[in-house]
Amino acid sequence: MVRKTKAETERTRIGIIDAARRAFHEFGVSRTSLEKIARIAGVTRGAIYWHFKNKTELFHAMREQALNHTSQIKFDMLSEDVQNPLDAIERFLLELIEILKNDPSVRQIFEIMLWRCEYVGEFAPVLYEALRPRRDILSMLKIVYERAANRGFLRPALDPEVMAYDTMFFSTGLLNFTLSADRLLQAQESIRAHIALRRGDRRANDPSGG
Amino acid sequence: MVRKTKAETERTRIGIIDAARRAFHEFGVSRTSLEKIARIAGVTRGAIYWHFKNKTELFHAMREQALNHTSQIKFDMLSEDVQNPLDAIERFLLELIEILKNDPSVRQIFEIMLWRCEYVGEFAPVLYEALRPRRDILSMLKIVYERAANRGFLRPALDPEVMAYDTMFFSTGLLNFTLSADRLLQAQESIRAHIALRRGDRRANDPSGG
DNA sequence: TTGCATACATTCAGTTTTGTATGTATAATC
DNA sequence: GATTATACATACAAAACTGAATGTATGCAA
Repeated sequence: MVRKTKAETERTRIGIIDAARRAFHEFGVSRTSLEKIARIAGVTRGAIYWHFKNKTELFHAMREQALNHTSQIKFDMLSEDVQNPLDAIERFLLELIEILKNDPSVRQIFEIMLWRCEYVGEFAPVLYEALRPRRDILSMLKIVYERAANRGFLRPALDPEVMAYDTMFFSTGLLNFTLSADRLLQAQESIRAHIALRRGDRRANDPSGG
Repeated sequence: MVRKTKAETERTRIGIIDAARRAFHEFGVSRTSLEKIARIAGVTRGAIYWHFKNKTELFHAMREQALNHTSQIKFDMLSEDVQNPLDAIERFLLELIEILKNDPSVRQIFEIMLWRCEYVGEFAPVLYEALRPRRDILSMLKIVYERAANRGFLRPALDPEVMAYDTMFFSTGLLNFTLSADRLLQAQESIRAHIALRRGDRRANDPSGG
């Protein structure tokens, strides 16, 4: 049974990526042999080497899945469909947590990237890539906080850039905590409080902007 | 040249731990063979197996070094030698950054724990241990913020427990950022702004409490 | 100063993993 | 309907790593 149709071939590829994710999550990236991934996927190493050059490329293919899922909500932060830019930030953070809650595979990939991968050797460049979302979020936060300040939604005497850093640190820590402790309610309460801390007088007690 | 004096033996042990730290940092924990550590330390694997049962125990020995350095400043946060508890929190965070700046070996160990170790198999319990400082910091922050609220240093309408979580998330993200981007000045400015955000009227513009 | 435990070095056997090379049935192409 | 490229499975060789077993010179205690 070889030489599948294109649809079957694609299913094999997806199956390998899926098996890799589960294996990486259970055994860690470096301790996961291609043989183990193959067994989980129900194929042999030959199939893996056909679809991917080596374990590193397979890892990258797996990572792209999570990126596709999360890149969209980042850019939603810049949209103008809420009056108060602070609400956009709040919504972004809440959606991030929501994704972790609803999509176990994305969550697994996040956990692999955080605690089951060693960023050395050929994986060293991956760390820079893994930190890219953080850089993106920071620059977007700067824009949105600036906008909030200009419109009087940000509490006076607060510097937009400094607030951007503070919220970026907050989101990193929140992500870590949520993944390790699985306290979704705590996360949501923390997000609302974090944003409320910097709301200006203009509509400090009127969160009906969303 | 075998059967050293006790002093020489101890130096050998320290040398092995030192070599392990450098090797773990450069090659990652799982890719570092005991043979490689031995070569860096200028001994053979025999010496390592004499002092440590296996790589895992050697890893734990290395980790204890960093713990000894950082555990003290945590408890300083509870001391009463500053009037304003918020200043104690600020000082704690600043000291944490200071340690990273001044002690390269501690910094290396932090980087190993964050990005060069896979917490699976016999290393899975290490993750729980690695998260212990975070739990400790959270419970201390709760106490100190509560104290600040009682004494009127915390901005009214801010819940001490929620603030504890916010600052814990902040410190996690700050640590990540400082280790990856090496922006010490940015870190210090962020810390001061983070604390200033929650100072009450009582001495909002009087940071001379330290 | 004899004897023993120490602090390693050296050697060995066994397993695991990787990349590649080769075999092969079949879908696609003409 | 013959040919060809595809999509794997199978087999092989080489390297790396580990744990344990053994060898050994010497500091130290009696």
